[in-house]
Parts: sequence; C-alpha cells; structure tokens
Amino acid sequence: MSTRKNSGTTTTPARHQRATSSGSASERRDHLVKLAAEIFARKGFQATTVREIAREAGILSGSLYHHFDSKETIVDEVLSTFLDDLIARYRTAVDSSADARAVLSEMVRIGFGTLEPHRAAITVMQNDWNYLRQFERFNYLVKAEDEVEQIWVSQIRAGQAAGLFRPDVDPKLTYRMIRDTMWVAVRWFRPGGRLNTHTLAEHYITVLFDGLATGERSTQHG
Amino acid sequence: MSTRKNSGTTTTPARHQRATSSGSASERRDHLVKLAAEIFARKGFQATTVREIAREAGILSGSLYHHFDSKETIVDEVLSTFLDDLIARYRTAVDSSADARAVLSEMVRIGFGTLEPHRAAITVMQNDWNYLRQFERFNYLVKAEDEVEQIWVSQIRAGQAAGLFRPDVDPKLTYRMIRDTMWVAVRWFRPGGRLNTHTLAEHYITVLFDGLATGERSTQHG
Amino acid sequence: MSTRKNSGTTTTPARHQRATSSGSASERRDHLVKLAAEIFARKGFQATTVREIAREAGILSGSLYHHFDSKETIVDEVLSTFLDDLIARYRTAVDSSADARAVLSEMVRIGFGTLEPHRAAITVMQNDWNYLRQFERFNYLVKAEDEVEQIWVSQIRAGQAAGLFRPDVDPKLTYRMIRDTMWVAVRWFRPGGRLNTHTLAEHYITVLFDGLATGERSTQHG
Amino acid sequence: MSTRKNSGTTTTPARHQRATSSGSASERRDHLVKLAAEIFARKGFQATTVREIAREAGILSGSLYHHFDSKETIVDEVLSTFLDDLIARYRTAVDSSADARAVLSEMVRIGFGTLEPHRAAITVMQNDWNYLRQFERFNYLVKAEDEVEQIWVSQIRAGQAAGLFRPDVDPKLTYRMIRDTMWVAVRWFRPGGRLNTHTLAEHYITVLFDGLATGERSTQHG
DNA sequence: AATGAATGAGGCTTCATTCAT
DNA sequence: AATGAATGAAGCCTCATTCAT
Repeated sequence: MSTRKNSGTTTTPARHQRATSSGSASERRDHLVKLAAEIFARKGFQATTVREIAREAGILSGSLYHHFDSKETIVDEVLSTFLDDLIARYRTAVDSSADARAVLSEMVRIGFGTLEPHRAAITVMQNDWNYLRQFERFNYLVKAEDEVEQIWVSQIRAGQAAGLFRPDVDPKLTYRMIRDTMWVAVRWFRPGGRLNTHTLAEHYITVLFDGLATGERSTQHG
Repeated sequence: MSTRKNSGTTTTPARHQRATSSGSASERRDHLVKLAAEIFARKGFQATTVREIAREAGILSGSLYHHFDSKETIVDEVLSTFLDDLIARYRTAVDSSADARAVLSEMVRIGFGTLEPHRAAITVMQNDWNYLRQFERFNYLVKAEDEVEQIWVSQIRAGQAAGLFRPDVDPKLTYRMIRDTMWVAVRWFRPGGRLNTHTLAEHYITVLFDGLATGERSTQHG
Repeated sequence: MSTRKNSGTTTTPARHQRATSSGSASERRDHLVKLAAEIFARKGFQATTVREIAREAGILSGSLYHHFDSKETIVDEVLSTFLDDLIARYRTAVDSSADARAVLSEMVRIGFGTLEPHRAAITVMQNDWNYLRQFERFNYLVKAEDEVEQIWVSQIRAGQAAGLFRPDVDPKLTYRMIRDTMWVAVRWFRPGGRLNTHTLAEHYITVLFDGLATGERSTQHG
Repeated sequence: MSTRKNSGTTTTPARHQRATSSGSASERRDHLVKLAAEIFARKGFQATTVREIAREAGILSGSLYHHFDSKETIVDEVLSTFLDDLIARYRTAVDSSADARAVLSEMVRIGFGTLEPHRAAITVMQNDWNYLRQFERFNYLVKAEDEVEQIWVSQIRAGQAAGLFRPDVDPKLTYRMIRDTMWVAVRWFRPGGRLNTHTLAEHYITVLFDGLATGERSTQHG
C-alpha cells in the first residue's frame, strides 16, 4: 500500500541523478525530510517555521521550495514513510502461521520496535494528528489507521475464537488501548535510557496477557 | 495543591461580586474559558485564533483582553482547572484505607471519569502539551504531572509489597502505560456512543489486573 | 491671555461646588491634571495610557471621562496652565522700567525659576511638542510661543539700541539660543542636586552677557 | 567607539555583495534607514507606523522585516550612525594641538555642522530620547553621551587651567548649556533659510566666548 | 462619580510562499 | 539549486473611547 500522495521515496524516479558531493537529488530530499521531522517532533508542526527547517539544512527558506511544494508536503512524507513501513511489518507478522497470541506478541514487538527508528514521525503523529486531519490531503492517514485497526482486531477476534483470549473483552476497545499505550510511549521514551524498546515490549506483553495481579483471578475487587 | 497562576475559582475572594443580569464577573470568565477550551480541543491551541474565541462568545477579539491577559492565560486556566480537580480526586481515593488493588481500581475509575467533564482540557493536554511546555509559565504542568506520578507509583509499590501485584513489573513504567491508556482514550471516546466511561473503566481494570489471556499464566508465547 | 481651550482653572465657574471629602470638582480636576502631567513627563504623551493615569488616581479609565473629554484635553490643560503663568510673569518683568540688561536678566531668572514648579509641563513641551503641534487644537501653542518671542526680541533690540548689547548679534537667533538653553535644562536638572535654579540662572546670566573668555575681547581664534 | 548594535556600515564585511540594478543589500538597507529617519523626525518615533515607512519605500510593511528585526532596530541604526560620526569628528578636533579656545570653537563648528547632514537623527534624539532610553537596548545612548561630555568638559577645564576661560564657571554646566543650544537648534533650523549652519556657529562662538554685552565687563546688573 | 464590559481601529510582527536572478 | 527580496494575509495585542448600570 502506498499512502503517499506525492512521490514516495521508493517509487520516485531519481530526477537529474547528479552525482554531487551531497548525493543524489532524492538523497538530498530524504535528508531534508529527516531534518524537518526532528524539528516537527521537537516543536510541533505549526510552531516549526519553514525558515527553521531551511536554516538547519544550511540553506534559505525559498530554496526549500525546489524540493517540496509546501510545508505540508514535508510532513506528508514524514508520516507516510512511517505508515508504509509499519503496515508492511504488520503484514509480515500476520502472514506467519503462528497462533493469535504469538502474532499479537509479535505485533506489540513491532510497535515498540518502531519507537526508535521512527521516533520523530510517531511524535508528530501523536501531537499534530488532530490538526493535520482537518486537511483533505491527510485523509489517507485515517485510511491507514483503519487498515491497521483491521489487522489488529481480526487477530484479537481470532484469539477469542481459539479460546486463547477472554471472550468478555471488546476487541476494538482492546486494540485501541494497546495502540495508545505503544504510541504514547514515544513521549517519554528516551533511547539509551534505563529501558530499551525490547524491555518495554516484553513488559507490556506480560501485563497485557497475564495482568498485573498475582494469584487467583476473577477476584472481585474495587 | 493549586497549580493555578491566576486567581483560582475556588480560592478567589469574591471581588465586588455584582449580581447583574449576565451573572458575576467570574461566571462570565468561566464561561469564556469553557468556550475557548472547546475550540482549543477541536483545532489545537496554536490553530485557534483569539478572534475565533471572541466570535463564539459574541464579542470582539479586543474585548477578550478585558478578561484575560493573553491567549496563554486562557489555556492556563483550562489546564490548571482540570489538574486541580484531578489531583483532588486522586487524593480522596488514596486517603481511603482500602488495599492497593482497590485504590488503583478507584483511580482508574477516576481517570476515565474525567473523560467526559474534562474532555476538552484533556484533549488540549494531549495535543498541545509538547508545545506549551516550552514556555516557562507552564512549568507547573510538569510539577503537577510529577505529583500524579508519585501518587500512582506509590500505590503500585504498595501492592507489590503486599503481594497483590507481580513483583516483576516496573512501577513507573506500569504507571505510564496506565496513564497513557486512559488519557489518549479522549481522542476517540465520544460521549453517547457505544461505550460509556464506566464500561471503559471496568474493561480496562479487568485487562489490567487479570490480563487478556485465559487459562494458565506465564506460558511462554511469541 | 488665556490660551486654554477648555475651562481654565481661573476662569471656570465652579460647577456643583460640592464640598466633599476630596474637595471641589475643580480641585479634583486639578489633581488629576497634575498626576497626568507627571506621567506624561516621565513616559511621554503617546506612551502614557489613559489607564495608567486612571490607575495612579485610583479610579478606572472610563471614569476619567467624567472629568475630561479626551486624553488630549488633559495635556492641553497641562501646557496651557504653564504658558499662562509664564507669560504673566514675563509681562510683569517687562513692565518694570529697568534697562534692557536688567529686564533680560530678570527674564532669565523667571525662565529658570519655572523649572521646578512647572518641571512636568516643560518636559512635556520639550518632548512632545513636535507631536502635539500636528493637531489643530494645539495651534495656540504656536501663538503663545510667538508672543513670548516677541517679548524677548523687543528687549534684545532695545538693549542694542541703547548700546548695551553688541549690535552684531541677531536678536531672534539670540533669543532662540537663550530659550533653548533654559528649557532643555529640564532634561538634566534635578531639584535638590548640586545646583539649584538660582545658581543656574546666575551662571547663565554671567556667561550670556560677559562670555566664557577672560582678558581682551574680539581676539580672532579658531 | 562603535555604538552600533547591529552590523555597522563601516565595519560590516561585505556579504555576498551582489551588484544588482538596485544596489547592494547594505545600500538598500541604508536607504531604508534614511527614509525612516525622516519620518521619525517629522512625526516622532512612536507616532510613525511601520506601514508608513514601508509605504514611503514602496514596499509592504512585512517586507521591512526582511531588513530589520524590529522598528526599534531602525531607530537604533539612525541614532548610532549619527553618534559614531559625531564622536569621530570630536576626536579629530581634540587630537589637534591647538589651544582650548580653538578646540572648543572647532567643536562648536562640528556640532552645528552636523545639523544639516544629520538633521533627522538629531531631531529624533531630541524628541524621542526620553522614550527610547527606557529600553535596555538603548543603554548605549547614555554611554555615548557620557563620552561626549567627557571630551567637552576636559577641554573647558584645560582652558580654565590655561587662564583662557573664566575660572568661576562650572565646566559641566557650561558644557550642557552649549550642547543644548546646539542640538535644540535643530527644531527651528531650516536649511536654505536666512541662516546657514556656518553663520550659526560663528554667532554662537562669539556670544559664548565674549558675551552679549558691550563695554566694561562684570558690571553688576539685574 | 464611578464601574466594567465592550468597541473598533490600528499597531507590530510572523510566516508560507513566489519569483527574478 | 540556491539566493534574497518581496508579498499578503493573518495573528496577537493595545488602547482611547463609549455606555448601561
């Protein structure tokens, strides 16, 4: 699936193909996208000025428009690159013939696993989603989200059907809680800190499947 | 704790307190804050213009400055009102003499319970936190967050000490996951929809304490 | 001469004549004018807000409009009060039958003598003249200035005619230099400092009439 | 001494230095500064709007910010350019080996000589000094003023020590009077009128050194 | 006399974007 | 590919003034 509206990185025919010191045109473009993503993540999309992105890249703001139509084109590329990658990974996990618990575990690992390589994109998605979705051009974000939900929910349902998961939980609701827990972690997760994404994933898998409580289950508390 | 920078609603000595047809000055102010909160939630703080807030209130933008120093003063009031209320509720729950599981369950209920009355404030906090915390005036947000974390973590630790909770989970990490799950729900939760906040809370309490899986625990999967 | 456009202090029929705790209406008005003059002097007319004047008077800005039509009415009163007083004093000096040197000396003393009682008004006149004269309502300032010039120049001419003053100086130019020297002193003169206005006047009279140089005159230097 | 906060005209390394039809960037900037100075002088700093400056330059107000950070940056440049030039000229005069009277005469000529080329800047300094000095960024104005006072006072003292000047005049006070007389002349001096700045200077030198009176000196009058 | 809410015009500044060079 | 000057719309905020109470 290509969620990208504009030329994607993988499908773009390299234009000009100059072999300059700074690499090909598309490499330059990718570099700029990465730079921008970091600033978007740090300050928010709206609070980031085009001048700021340009300055960080060592050029003037007008020059950015040789690479991108608009500021929105840049976030677009940031977000769609992430979503393309994420969905591709989920598909791989689902395509294995493992049972639902194993698949879900793998998907949790995939989710936490994107925290580092796609930290900026995930942050932007968390913080600026609400703003960006107002624009028609970002409708595809909702579509991608729906597709992801589809993948998760069907796994949870499969697990329930197989008797692996409690039958009394709501699949959609459960998915949303898992999803939120993973993505929001980007707000406090710091690479190189006390916890790495692997630990995070295993910790969450444990609590998710077996719960926080010890001993006999179903005790009426609260 | 009062996180409020400006005169708080509960502690403000009633000044002049004229009883006019349009209500007291502080009622007018509160009304404006609520209006603004809704728009901030819908469009984001930065994307909301003061003209927009004023128009919705039926006045001109300049007139807003009769009530507030700045646009930031308005969000400030939105957020601190919410935090004051939340922390007060948590304190009440903690002060009961129930066991850790009961207290945590109650705190989860409190959290989900704020989703409706403080929907706008929570949304703003989720979406604009990253932007707002850049300003010194919002330092108190971090302080309030720390206090809340303190409350939760100590309950989780107490539960572990009492043998109620798994000893192998990280208290801070667990708190963060719970918190995120609750708050981010504001993004998709719609009052009057299929799920109400009570259902949400109980659902989450179930999964949180007892896990998603059925049958024997600790089986190595994935 | 009354330069005042609005009700002057001396000619205004006392309205209402209430004997309140704060004095008559005109006393209240005068008090406000004095307050305002100080702020105008300190911050400049334009940079002074009506709110600021009101705050200093312990009332709200809207209430000022019970006393004055507009902000400009207030400066108007500040300036015309000063000019009325100044011109009256000059007239007295001129009406003596002393010789030109004595009269001019006295006028210099009068000028420096206004520095303390009319410090604020003189400061406003120095700093905001350029701005205020743009408005038709302040045309009378130019008229007052012309009248003062008239008084001085005729004295200088009389002194030249009597052989008391050099015939080779330009009377108007000389007047302007004297005037400027006196008024601009308001910028650095501080009551209670090393110099009082009496010393200032005598110092200036000395240099003005007899020059800075010692010994033989007319030596070609420079 | 460079009082300039921003890149000074004399010391700026020519950046890029494109030779376009409209001149270099710094030429454009200088042109804008001159335009602005005229309006500041005519209407006062505060009463001048950036739109007005832009309109006079044939551009839109936003475009001004391509050249200057703020309205204050523009006056800053106006004033510091003048002060730099003035102080440089004074230094040259002082560095000659002439006697104090000759040096002072020359400095008077320099002062009046700036009236035409720096008319706008001097006017702004006279009228808006009181307002501008409130801002930290204009602290350097006071420093420059102090330096100038230093130069004058030491010459007056030298003249007194050499027996050229009356010993009974206060050097600082005398300096201030001279200074005020020169600068305030900018308020009424009109190039091309009856008097030119050369005449003005010689007139003032005459009165300053030898006084207004004829005949025997020190006669007690007044 | 005073309040306090509101007006409405206007101020400075920012910023994505364009375009000739 | 990049520059740099300019656009033009819009944003936040200020302030003298008005007016019902």
